[in-house]
Amino acid sequence: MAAPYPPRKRSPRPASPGTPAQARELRAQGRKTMRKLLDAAMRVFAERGFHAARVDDIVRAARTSHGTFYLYFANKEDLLRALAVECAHEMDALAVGLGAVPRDARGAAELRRFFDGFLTTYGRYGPVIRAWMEGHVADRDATALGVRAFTDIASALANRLDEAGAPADRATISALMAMLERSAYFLVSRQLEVDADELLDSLTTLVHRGFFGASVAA
Amino acid sequence: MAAPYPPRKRSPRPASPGTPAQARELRAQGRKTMRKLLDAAMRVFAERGFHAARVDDIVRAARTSHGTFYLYFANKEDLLRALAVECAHEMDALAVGLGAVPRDARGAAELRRFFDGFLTTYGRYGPVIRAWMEGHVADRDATALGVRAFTDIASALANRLDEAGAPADRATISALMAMLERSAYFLVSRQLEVDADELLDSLTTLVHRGFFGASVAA
Amino acid sequence: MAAPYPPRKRSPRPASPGTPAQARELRAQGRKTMRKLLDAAMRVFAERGFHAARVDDIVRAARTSHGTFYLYFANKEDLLRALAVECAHEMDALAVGLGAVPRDARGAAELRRFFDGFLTTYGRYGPVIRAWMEGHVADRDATALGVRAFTDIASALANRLDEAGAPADRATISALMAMLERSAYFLVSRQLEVDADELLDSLTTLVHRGFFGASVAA
Amino acid sequence: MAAPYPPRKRSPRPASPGTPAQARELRAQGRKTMRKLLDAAMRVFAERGFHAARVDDIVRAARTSHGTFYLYFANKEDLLRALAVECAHEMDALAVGLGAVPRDARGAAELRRFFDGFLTTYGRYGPVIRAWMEGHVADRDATALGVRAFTDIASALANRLDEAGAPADRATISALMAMLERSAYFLVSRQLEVDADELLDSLTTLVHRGFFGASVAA
DNA sequence: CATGAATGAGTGTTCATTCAT
DNA sequence: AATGAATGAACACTCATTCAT
Repeated sequence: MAAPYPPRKRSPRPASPGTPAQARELRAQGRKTMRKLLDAAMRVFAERGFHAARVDDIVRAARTSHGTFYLYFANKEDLLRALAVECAHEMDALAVGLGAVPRDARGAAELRRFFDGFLTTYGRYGPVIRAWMEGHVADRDATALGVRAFTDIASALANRLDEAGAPADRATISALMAMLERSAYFLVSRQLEVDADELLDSLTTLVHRGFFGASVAA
Repeated sequence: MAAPYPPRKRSPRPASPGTPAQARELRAQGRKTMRKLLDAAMRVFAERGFHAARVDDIVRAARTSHGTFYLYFANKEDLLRALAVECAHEMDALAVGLGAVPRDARGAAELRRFFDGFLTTYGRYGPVIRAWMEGHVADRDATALGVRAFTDIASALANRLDEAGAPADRATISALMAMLERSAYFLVSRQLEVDADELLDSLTTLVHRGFFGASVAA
Repeated sequence: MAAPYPPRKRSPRPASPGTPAQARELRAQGRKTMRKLLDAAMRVFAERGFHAARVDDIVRAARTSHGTFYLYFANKEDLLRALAVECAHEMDALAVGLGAVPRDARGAAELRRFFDGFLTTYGRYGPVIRAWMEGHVADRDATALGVRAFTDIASALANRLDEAGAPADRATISALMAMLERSAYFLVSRQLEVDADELLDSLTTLVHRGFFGASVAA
Repeated sequence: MAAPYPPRKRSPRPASPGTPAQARELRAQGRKTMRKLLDAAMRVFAERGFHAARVDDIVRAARTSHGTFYLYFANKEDLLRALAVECAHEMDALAVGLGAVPRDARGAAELRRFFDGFLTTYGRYGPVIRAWMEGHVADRDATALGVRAFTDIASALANRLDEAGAPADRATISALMAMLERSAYFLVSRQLEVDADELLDSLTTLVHRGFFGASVAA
């Protein structure tokens, strides 16, 4: 089969004829349709990934039409951006909710709770997160949003590390986020056959001990 | 696809031009051209990622023609498989080269050396590794190869952990590999602006302490 | 295909645009476009033959776009199948309409009428008939349809032969069909510069006498 | 797939740089190689048909190389022409060998012998005959050769018909040739599962009686 | 608001033909 | 004479996006 790929860059159409996106005020039905599309998109992205997902897949999953899609989103990236916003909100909430992480059992519990939340959110928004992390998304704004979502979490962790007297330099935080994100991915992608609870336990222990410096006893 | 000429549907072609790459015996010139294509592909994949990379990009980077590409590879995925084989070899070598990791400074040194090697290899083959890790590669063989490459490293680390009396359960190894892979990615993607040396130091310390249980003093 | 976009390899698409033609419910406009394509295809096939015909030729003849073609047909062969179905229907009708062929003048008249119908239908669907007869069509279904269309005619003739007490063995029927089909082809291809009426007369006489055993006087 | 088809017409290359064809004087080895190619081509044409046959198939079947092919033939059509010449010779011989066809048993025997020869030759050169009969061969010369081969046979039959006092008008001859050619095709293509001997018998009887006017008793 | 149909640029792939060795 | 390698024009096919109803 030869078929064209996600084109490098479509010939730039006049832009904005419909100016569909989120700007417009939406009534009840409109909101509902938009929601349907967003949810469908998440499901499709989860299954095929952002790049491989076709507008047609999303539209079909949402049981609506192509025309309707472009009534709500300027294009596929616009939809990604919308999802990125939602994701950033959830990450924010997560970041805000991270309490102090003392070196004792309560610290471990707090970490575990936090990681649990992260894994859950990742389960929903993973494809979105990965889409911008791959850096091949053209839209600057979407990328920025993604980075901020990530950064929020990182900052929160950095603060708690700092507070606990543990090193919180850029490289350390980076390694921590790396472990977190990719572990979550391994989990949802089922590639390495890890159990969620075991992973949660391991992450908690490893981070508590390795990053926050909790003693082995804890 | 879609491919132009009427696909041969009846009798399956015996093989030869068309049944491209690795099977055929290649002479000096052929080997050279194939190498040119593989190298060009790595550069292009690094820049655009596997999915976004067009055969045309590769061909242009290799300063050769479209037709020549298909003289050596059945398609883009076939080329990916070839690169995956190379990558698996390097990973193997890396895995084999990992010595004991005692809890003292020599252990840290060994880890650092190993991570350094990993980062270097990742710098070359990262796009290949990510391609199969995204799981959107159709070819079972290519995926299997990728997984094996990864597993080799993981096993080597697991053995050393076990040997050092540290926990080496599936979840732990998974988390370690997660940190390793994604840190390497952050580094090469330059998204988080981390310095290679700092990252290397952090990884070494974190793993030595957090996974191998080295005391803070070490 | 060669088809541009990365072929969907994983989950088989549910169907809809992409799973084109006949399945989907079509509205008035859709039916019209499909008809336009079918008609255009017949013209193009007639001019260049099935193999040499390019989708582009068909699309241009139908004054529509490449994309539209694939909205209605999976590929060129799928379109051929659609035409084969139509052709089979006409052949069926023809076969059903063949009355008794007595050895007198009325028998000759009936044969002539029948051959006239066959030549007309062949004029329309000849390229389709030849496409499957050449046996180089991959699609089993299309071939089957073609064979059935042919067989229908052959059976009808066999029945009338039998009824008239003339031999109706496989080889005889085969020779009769051979003469019929190829004569029709010679006529439409204008290669041998035969006149339609003369041919019709000759066929009638030859078959009536040679196959049905009518005496020379008749 | 998408792959290009037998291109409508390649960009006309300067023409004749090699002037490969038959003109050149060939030594023993040269003749042998050329023969190998011609034979291989016939096999490949028989299997895939002329259009679908690729130069690569022929070259592989002949156990030689692309370069060699173009040392002996200007292109694929040039080779077809060479085969057409051979075919025309055989047809000529056949035509010349057709003796009188009286209305008695000796006439039937002569016809049978002749048809047998035709079927044999058709078995060898059928693909060539069909290639030019389809009329989609660009080369005028090749087509002319084919037509002549056919015409030779037709004339011989016409003469014998005339001699026997049977009608030998253009349309009748056309119908006769139609039956002959297509019956031969049905036989070699194995599409209608006819037995060679039965077919030969039927053809003989039908032609003797239907065209030459032999009485049923004969 | 919603929809089905139309569009065409963009891409993978094939294969006839040429060329350097 | 022979060969393996290279080339690139030609074509099938996909899918993001627009539009008429």
